[in-house]
Amino acid sequence: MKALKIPEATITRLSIYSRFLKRLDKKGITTVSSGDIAEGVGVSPAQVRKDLAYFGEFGTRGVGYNVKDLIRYTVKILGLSDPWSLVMVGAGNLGSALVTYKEFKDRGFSIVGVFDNDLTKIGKRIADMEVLPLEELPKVVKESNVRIGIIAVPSKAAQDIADFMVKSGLEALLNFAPISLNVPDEIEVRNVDLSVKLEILTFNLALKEK
Amino acid sequence: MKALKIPEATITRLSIYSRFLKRLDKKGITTVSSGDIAEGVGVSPAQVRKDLAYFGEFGTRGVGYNVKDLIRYTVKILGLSDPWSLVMVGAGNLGSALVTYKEFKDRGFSIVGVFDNDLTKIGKRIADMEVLPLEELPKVVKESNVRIGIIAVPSKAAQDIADFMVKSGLEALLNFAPISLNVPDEIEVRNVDLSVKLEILTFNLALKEK
DNA sequence: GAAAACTTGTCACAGTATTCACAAATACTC
DNA sequence: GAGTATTTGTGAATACTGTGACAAGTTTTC
Repeated sequence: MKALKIPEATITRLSIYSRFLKRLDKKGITTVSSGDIAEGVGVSPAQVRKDLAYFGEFGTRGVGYNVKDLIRYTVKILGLSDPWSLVMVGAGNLGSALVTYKEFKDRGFSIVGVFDNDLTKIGKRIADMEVLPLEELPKVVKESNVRIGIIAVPSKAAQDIADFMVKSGLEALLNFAPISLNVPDEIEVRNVDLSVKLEILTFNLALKEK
Repeated sequence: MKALKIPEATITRLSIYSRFLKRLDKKGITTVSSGDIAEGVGVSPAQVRKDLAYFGEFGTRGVGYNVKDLIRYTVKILGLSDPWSLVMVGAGNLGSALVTYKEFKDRGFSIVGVFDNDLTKIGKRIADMEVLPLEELPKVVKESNVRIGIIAVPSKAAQDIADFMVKSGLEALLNFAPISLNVPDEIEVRNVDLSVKLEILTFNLALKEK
């Protein structure tokens, strides 16, 4: 793996390629070209090749890529060769839905604890797990070697929760609250903003009116 | 509004600025500088000014921006001055969570129908609404003048559902299924991929190991 | 009311990301 | 086995995005 700085857009696409390839594999397809991938995920063939080229030469000229091999490579690159344990903070509708979200499981993510500080939610059962009080978080993080936490709490609580999660030993946060979190530099944070894409649609529809 | 091509990243940030400003307004703050916004959402001040500059001159030199005015402008730009009616297809965990997602409501989105073709889900109640069979979709789209639909069904079903939604008269789709949809050019589609950001985190954590 | 302190809007520049185009390698055809 | 058709990997060209720097305008200070 080269020391080059990899564009985040490349990682994003790699994740998408990887899952597309798994679907091809499930269909029994063994070989694929950059053009096939490109068409399947909606980018250009050159883009696919360039993205892969950051990490090595995985194809054969005149032939294409071996699907199973390329899955292995993309999974390895994305750090998904071994399964990850996650914790979920927030046992509301969104948190609950994410805990049972099958795609996470398919990609090797396993949620090992659900936490909330709302007394009405603590003790509730979600997918075979009991919702625990937030105070239990540090213990679970330590015991299960959890490095990544998901935040699915209301915006107002998100910053405090994030602070506590960092203090609990988590190294990376996936934040579903629509606010920008303040965390130490060494903590990785990515936001999933459920409204943004919707507002891109309304922007475009409004533009069409003209 | 100029005829210039606006980067989608600008629209994305505009949506984020707009919601950040609403929080400032709620706190009673009346004036804000590009630097304040920048700090609040995690971008550079020049970026904020440039993004706004695509659409006009909203600030006062030496002073900054009036919060209420800027909210109005951003909301207008994003096409959110009037409320939007949406339909949700997919009444599983994710679909149900999104139907009750408060942030959508806050931004003027109102879900007027939830549909599914799974008999075990039809008839179920979600947020005061009865889950309807998919066949009812065209009627609701027409009667409520719905232009945007949300897809929260399993990947396997997503393409067929999307086809049906287009045929039902919808003009824009927000797709939560992790696959790339094939739709006519005139239909706007945006994907919300819940796994991608998680895999960016694992990529970065895996990189740190080195 | 002149000077100092801010802050926007914008143009030029720097930096990134994407596309193009083609040599290199492989497979298929007859 | 020579010729044709594929398809990758990649350097160069292009397009796009973000940053820096500063003039222009506003407010505050003394």
